[in-house]
Amino acid sequence: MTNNEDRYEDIVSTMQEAGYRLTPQRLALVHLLAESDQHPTAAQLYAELQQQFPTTSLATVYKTLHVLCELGEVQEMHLGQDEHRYDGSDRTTHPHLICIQCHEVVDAPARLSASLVDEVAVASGYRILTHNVEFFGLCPVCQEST
Amino acid sequence: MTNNEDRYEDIVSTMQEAGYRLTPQRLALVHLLAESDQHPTAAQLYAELQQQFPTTSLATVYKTLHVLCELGEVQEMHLGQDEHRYDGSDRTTHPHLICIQCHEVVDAPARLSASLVDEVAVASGYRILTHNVEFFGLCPVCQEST
DNA sequence: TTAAGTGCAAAGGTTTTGCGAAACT
DNA sequence: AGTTTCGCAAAACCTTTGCACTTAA
Repeated sequence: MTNNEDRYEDIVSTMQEAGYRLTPQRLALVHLLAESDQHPTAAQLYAELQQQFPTTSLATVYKTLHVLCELGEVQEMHLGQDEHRYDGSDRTTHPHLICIQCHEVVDAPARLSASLVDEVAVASGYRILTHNVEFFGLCPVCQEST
Repeated sequence: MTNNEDRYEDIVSTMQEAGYRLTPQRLALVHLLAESDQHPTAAQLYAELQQQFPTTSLATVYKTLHVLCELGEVQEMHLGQDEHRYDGSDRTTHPHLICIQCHEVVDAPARLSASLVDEVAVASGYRILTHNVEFFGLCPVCQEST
């Protein structure tokens, strides 16, 4: 498991190699994504960025996020209408746990077995490139407060 | 596996028992959902409904879909920004296969093992209520045309 | 009869686009 | 120096809401 510093460097390298400019705004955004395991929304990232760059805009945040998604460095998660979150903590496909009460999102300690993916591919005729697993439930904190 | 006619009756019964009125618009929408395994969008459902009810509105479609989701008879899928689809073909949780080129969505011939779900629950402390599995790739048709 | 549902139109909220100004390489 | 990128504002888009009319039970 790579640490956050390495993750930051990885993403920056990828951007550079792909010919994208390393502007301060982008570097700050990448830092936020690599550092946090909070799976933030675009609005949350924007709010944090504003502390360093008071004049930055949501448009810039979205543009950079799209670049990172294209490069495969960030996953865009669609948890519902107006609940899009971005996961830059780990390049590899990994399941998420989502609390239906507080909307916390954390990485799940599991992987889908390769054999299951193969089975589905063979049975369906699809060429499977990636997958997405989400577990919905109550986080430990919200279970208490029920 | 229940057939489409049974599925239609099931959903209608659930609505009735829950005290919802069985209007012609609702029955027609339920019919579309039960009959098709196409995982349609709200707009697609609206377009089909208009053939029978030229004055119907998207608002009515959304309202009915929300009722059905609350009752657990329909699953709302969030595949991306402005790519929400509705699955009324099967009450039980089941994975989906999504073609990244033509955006076709079909049910995947597999289930997540209960033991995997249990493992995640124990390891995380979450009380898991449901889950969502999506495989992304190329459908047989789109593989040909590449 | 009457409370729930329909449908129109307008509002709401997130994401995208256009374009002149700024800045990275 | 030349493009990419920024950031503002406006547009676009889907979804939701308000409200008077209609209708299922």
